[in-house]
Amino acid sequence: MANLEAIRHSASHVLAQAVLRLYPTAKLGIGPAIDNGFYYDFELPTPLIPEDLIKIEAEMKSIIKENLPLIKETLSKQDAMKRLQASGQTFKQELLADLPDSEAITFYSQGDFSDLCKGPHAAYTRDIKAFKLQKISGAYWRGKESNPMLQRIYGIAFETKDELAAYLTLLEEAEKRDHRKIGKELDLFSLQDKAGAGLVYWHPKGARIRHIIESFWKDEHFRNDYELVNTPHIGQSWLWETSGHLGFYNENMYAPMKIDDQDYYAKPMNCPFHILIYNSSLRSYRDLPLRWAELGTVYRYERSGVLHGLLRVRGFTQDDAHIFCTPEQMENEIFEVIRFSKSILSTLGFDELSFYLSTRPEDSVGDPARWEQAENALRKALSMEGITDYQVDEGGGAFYGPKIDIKIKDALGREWQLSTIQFDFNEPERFDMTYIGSDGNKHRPFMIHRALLGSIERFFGILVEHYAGKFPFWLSPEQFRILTINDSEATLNHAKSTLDHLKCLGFRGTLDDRNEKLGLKIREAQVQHIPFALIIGDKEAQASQIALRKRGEQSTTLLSLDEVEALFKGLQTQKVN
RNA sequence: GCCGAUGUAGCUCAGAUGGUAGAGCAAACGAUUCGUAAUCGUUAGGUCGGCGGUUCGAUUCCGCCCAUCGGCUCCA
Repeated sequence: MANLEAIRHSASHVLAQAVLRLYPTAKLGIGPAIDNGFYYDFELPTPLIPEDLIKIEAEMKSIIKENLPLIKETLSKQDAMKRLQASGQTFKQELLADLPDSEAITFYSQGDFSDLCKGPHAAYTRDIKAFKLQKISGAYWRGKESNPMLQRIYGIAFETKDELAAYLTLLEEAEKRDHRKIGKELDLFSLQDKAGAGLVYWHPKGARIRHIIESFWKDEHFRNDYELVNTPHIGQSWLWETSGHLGFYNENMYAPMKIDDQDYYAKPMNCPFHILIYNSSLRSYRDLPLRWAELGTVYRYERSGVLHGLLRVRGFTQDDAHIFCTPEQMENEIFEVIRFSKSILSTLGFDELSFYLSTRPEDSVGDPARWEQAENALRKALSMEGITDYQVDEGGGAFYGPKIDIKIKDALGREWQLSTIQFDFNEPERFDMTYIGSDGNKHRPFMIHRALLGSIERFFGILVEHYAGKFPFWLSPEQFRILTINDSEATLNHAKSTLDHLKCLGFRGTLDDRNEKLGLKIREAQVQHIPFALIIGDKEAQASQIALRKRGEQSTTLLSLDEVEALFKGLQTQKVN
């Protein structure tokens, strides 16, 4: 694999060489290997257009054909600087200036191209056997908005042509599953461009799925000893001053609205409201832990350029909960959240999870001893759950507390972060939260924020892509559709009574008794990914049977209504496909 | 917000170097009664994203705005 990384890195050098050949005045930024490929940043006299990639790619191919050796040179910092000054590579000079004086500086060159780089690289350009330039984008020099924007060219590279082809197939598959596309095709949701960017409209079928997920979510919370709370969408400014959001989260909050001469803010988070409920009465250690969950809709300002379908929006519903507990309880609380999260995610179709622990950053608030206690609780809970292969991001926690994030892998092997379990040492202080301990004194409770799905909108987008719109039976907005073959009285009667029966049992379905050919009706049911087509004609009516055709299958099975009912009930309770 | 691209019928898309636009699917209506992924016909449907400018005339050229797409940055 290190080899592959070297190949990708070398591909980026070849890209830079090709660009310099075509645009001799180009200035080079950075050009690393990344997942699946590489990129290189350039400052160019003109903007690149997609057709330019074809030319650049052709130039790269000829460089590869020349089979130039990639040669490593070691220079002193002074000599390196001289070389970069000679070539006029100002960005590279900046990079070099930041390197320690004592360090030996390495350059890699192939042919007439030479680049400041720590390597390693492939031996010859011919080692780059399978690559493709993908796209052009803007990228700030060193990722800073105050810096000039460079033009970034992305490419993908693999060891073999087959692997490259497989990756391209994966990209195609991802495109087919794009939740924005499927959302339109299945009429699940929309974003109304004239009514505001990043605001989601759930259509009946999408809203139905959402309802199923939310009902399941609520039931499971009650079963797991949570209580539900509901809180307002707006709150007065003192709340956000007290919580600190107006200080550190201001950029993400919308301007206030005036009500009776008071400033009210749309909530970007639910926590201050839950804290108000906590503070509404005196709490004893006997009351703890308190676990309060809410599907709370929040509004956050996101810059226009980052909005993306359901995955990045401006108004969304968090499946939020806050746990208030004593120091003795927190370990078990964390453990329970992890267990609960695993169970919810698994039922919703995600079994491959990975765990990430983030610890105290340099700038943090709260008692260091509490941080340590909390971090230990997180580690212990993970090991109690038998999770040993989690990754640790030292210093990667929020300023107010350490956390565990859980990522899932979808059907295409892509990772998404869903659950997050986060300590908060900031807000309990700021709101002066207390409970009376067994010693009769006031103590500060531990506060844990947690979301299992993250946001309902984002989760739904991921779910659509995971299932490619073919939702399992229990989640399908339309679980079955009865298709009539003709409009004889016997057929229609049998179809209608079947529909009534199944609907009475709580199953979701419709009757397609249009005067259309069966082939068309089947096609439409398939295109809509309806789990079962129940086909009824005179033969079925006479025998009191139903020809059941499962989604994606060509064959049908003749069943009695009782048998269909049993099948459906089984799928519904087991929550499987 | 920034870089680049895009915005034509409900959907997917075509089109004119400035003279107000089409196709397929969907829709409505009619015919067809047809057993496992698309029956046929007719009709209707568009201030060509919005506003302003240039022009005799703008969907086409220019400017601004909005939205979308790919990234940067950021995050649920």
